[in-house]
Amino acid sequence: MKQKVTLKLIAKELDVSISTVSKALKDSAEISMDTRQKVKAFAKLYNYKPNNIALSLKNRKTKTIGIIIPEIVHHFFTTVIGGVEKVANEKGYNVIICSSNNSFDKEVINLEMLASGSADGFILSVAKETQQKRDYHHIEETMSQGMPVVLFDRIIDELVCDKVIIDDGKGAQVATNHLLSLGCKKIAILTTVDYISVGKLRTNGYLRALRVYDIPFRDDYILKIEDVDNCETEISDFLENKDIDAIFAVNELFAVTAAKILDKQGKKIPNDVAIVGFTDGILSKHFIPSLTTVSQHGEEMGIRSARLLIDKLEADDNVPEEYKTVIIDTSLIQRESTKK
Amino acid sequence: MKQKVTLKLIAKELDVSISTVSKALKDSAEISMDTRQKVKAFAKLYNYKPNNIALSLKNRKTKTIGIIIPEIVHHFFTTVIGGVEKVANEKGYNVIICSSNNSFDKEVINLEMLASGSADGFILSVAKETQQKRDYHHIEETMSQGMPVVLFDRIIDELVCDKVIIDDGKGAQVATNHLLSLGCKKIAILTTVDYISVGKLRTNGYLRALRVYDIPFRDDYILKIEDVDNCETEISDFLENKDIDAIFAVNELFAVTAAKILDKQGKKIPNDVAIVGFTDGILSKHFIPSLTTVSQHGEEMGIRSARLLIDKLEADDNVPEEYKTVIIDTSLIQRESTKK
DNA sequence: TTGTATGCGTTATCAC
DNA sequence: GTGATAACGCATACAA
Repeated sequence: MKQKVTLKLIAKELDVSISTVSKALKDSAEISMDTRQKVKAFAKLYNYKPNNIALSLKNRKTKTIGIIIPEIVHHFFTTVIGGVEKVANEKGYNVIICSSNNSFDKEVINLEMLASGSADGFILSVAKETQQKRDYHHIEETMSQGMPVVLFDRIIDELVCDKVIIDDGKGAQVATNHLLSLGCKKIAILTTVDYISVGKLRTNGYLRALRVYDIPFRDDYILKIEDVDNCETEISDFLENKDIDAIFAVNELFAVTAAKILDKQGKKIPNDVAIVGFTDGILSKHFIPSLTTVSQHGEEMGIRSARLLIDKLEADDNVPEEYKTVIIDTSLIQRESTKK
Repeated sequence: MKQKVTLKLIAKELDVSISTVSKALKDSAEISMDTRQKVKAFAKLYNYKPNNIALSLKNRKTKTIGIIIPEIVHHFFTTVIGGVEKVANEKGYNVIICSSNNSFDKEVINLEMLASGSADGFILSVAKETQQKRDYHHIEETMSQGMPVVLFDRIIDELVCDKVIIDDGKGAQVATNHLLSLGCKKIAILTTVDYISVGKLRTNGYLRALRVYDIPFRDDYILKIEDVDNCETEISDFLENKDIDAIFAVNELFAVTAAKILDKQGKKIPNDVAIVGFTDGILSKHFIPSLTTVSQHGEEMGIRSARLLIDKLEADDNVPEEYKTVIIDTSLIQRESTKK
C-alpha cells in the first residue's frame, strides 16, 4: 500500500512550503517560473491528484449530483440517468446513483447519506412506498438544509421544488384517441392502483378520450393491477372471455403481458385486438408484433432535470427562489400493434 | 439556505466545547449523564447528521464502493449492481455507480475521479474501447495506490486482481450441446468481434461442443458482428438463404433479432430453426416464442464481487495479498425456442 | 517570490 | 467531567 501523494509530501521532498506547492500547481504568477516547473514535474512524476474529499470539505461543495430512483433494473430510469450524466459531465459534475428499491426506508437512508456531504443536490423519483405513505419529511428536510431537489416522473404535488414530468394524461389521451380513430370502440385499460401518481393520471387521460368520443365508460373494462410481479394472472383473468377490440396499457410490461395472453387465446394483434403501451422500452420495440407506445423521452427528462438542478446549484444566493415544472412532450410511436 | 448543523454550532448554542459535544453524542462515559442527554436532545431537535466528508477526510476511508460499468442502460449490468448494493448495504457501504459508456477516456476519467477520494475500492467491467486498446494504466495505477479492484464479466487477464466471471466457454458449450442433443446439425453462431473477451470465449465453447459431437465447423456458419447497433442488417444478410436448423447467439439482442428475421422469412421457431441466446434478460423471457438462454446470474456476480472487494478493504494490512478468481456457474434456462 | 496561519467538520489525545 | 489541541488535505489571505 503505497503512500498517497499529497501536497505535504511534495513540499517535504522539494523542501518548500505546502502553499508554494499549491500555488505552483495552479500556475500562480506569485511563484517563480523555476519553482513552478520543478514542482509540476515532480507532481506529474509522482502522479499527484488533488484529494476530492479535502476539496469538498474546504469548498463546502462536492460537485456531484445524487440520483435516487425506485429501481435500477428498469429501462426507463436508466435512460433518464443517461441524460443526467450527459449534462453533468459537460458541466463538470459527477453523478452518484442510488436505488431505493421502491422502499421508503431505503429512500430515506440513501437520501440522508448522500445529503450528509456526498452530493450538492438531488434528482429523484420517489419510491412506490413513499407515494403510498405520503411521508416526505426526508425530502423536505434536505431542501430546508439548502440542497436543491428536482423531482421527476413520480413526483409529489405537495412539495415545492423543480419538477420534470411528462403530461401523462395527455399522452394517455393521445394513445386512446389513436385507438378510437382506428375504429375501436371497446377499449380496455390496464393500469395501476391509484396511489401511483402516473398510473392515475394516465387513467384519467383514457377516460377523457372516451368522453370526447362519447363512448360510455364501462367499469368492467378497467383493471387496476395491484401486484406488478404477478400481473400475468390478474391480466389473464381479466381478459378471459372479454369482448374488447383494443387495450391501452399504462406500461410496457402490462402491454406485453396482455399481448402474450391474447396470443394464447388465439386472438390476432392488431386485427382482433389493437394494443398501445406506455414507455418506449426494448420490449415494445422487439416484440412481435412490435408495439405502438407512448414514448416518455427518458433521456430528455434526464437532461432537463440536470439542467434545472445545476442552475439552482450555481445560482446567485440573492436571486429569489423560483421553481419550475417542465412538462416534456410525449410522442406516440406507431408500430405494428395498431396497424389496421 | 439554512445553516448546516455542525458540532461547532451545537457547542456554541449549549455553551460547551466541541469535544464535549462529540463525546456526548457517542455516549462517552467521560461525560455526565446530564450533559449527554442535553446534547443529544439538542442534536435531535436540530437534526444533526455528522458530515461524511469530514469523516472521510479524518478516517482516510469513505466507506463507499465505486462501480464502473460500460453501459447503464443494460439489464445484465443493472442486475449486477443490484447484487453489489445488497451486500454493500448490509456491510454499511455506500455505492457509487458511473458508466463509461464504453469509452476508454470516460472510463479513465471516472476511475480517477472516484479514486481521488470518493471511493475506497472498485468493482468494474471494462469498456469495449479499453479491451481494444489494451491500455490498462489507469487500473494499474489505482491498484498501486492501494485501492483494491475487482473485475467482473469483461475482465483483463493481464491484470493481477480479484475477478468474478462466468465460465463463458462452458456456458456456450452447454448451450450448443443442448441444440445438438435436439438433433440439430447445422448450427450457426452469432457472435461479436474477437477483441470482446466474452464473445471470443463463447465462440470457443461453441466450437468445442461441435468437436465433441464430431460436427465439422463451417466458416459460413459464423457471423462476427461488428456494429451492435446495426446488427439487424448484418444478421439479415447472413441468414438470407442459409440452410441451418439452429442458432446460438452470444447475447440477447442477437438472439431476438435473429428470431424476428426468421419470423419474417416465414421460418418457424423452434421447428425450422431452434434458438439459444445468452444473458437472461426480459427480452428472452417475454418474446414469443420465449427464448432458451444461458443465464449469467448477474445478481450473484454482484454479490460475489462485493464480498471480494469488502474482504480486501477490511483485511489486515499484514495479511499477504492473495487474489481470487470466482467462477459463477451458468445455467441453461429452457424455454419454447428449443422445445421440439 | 516564498512562507505562515487559518479554517472546512470531525475525532483522539492529553491536560486541567 | 470538561476542554484545548492537533491532525486529515487543501486553498488562500496575509506577512515577510
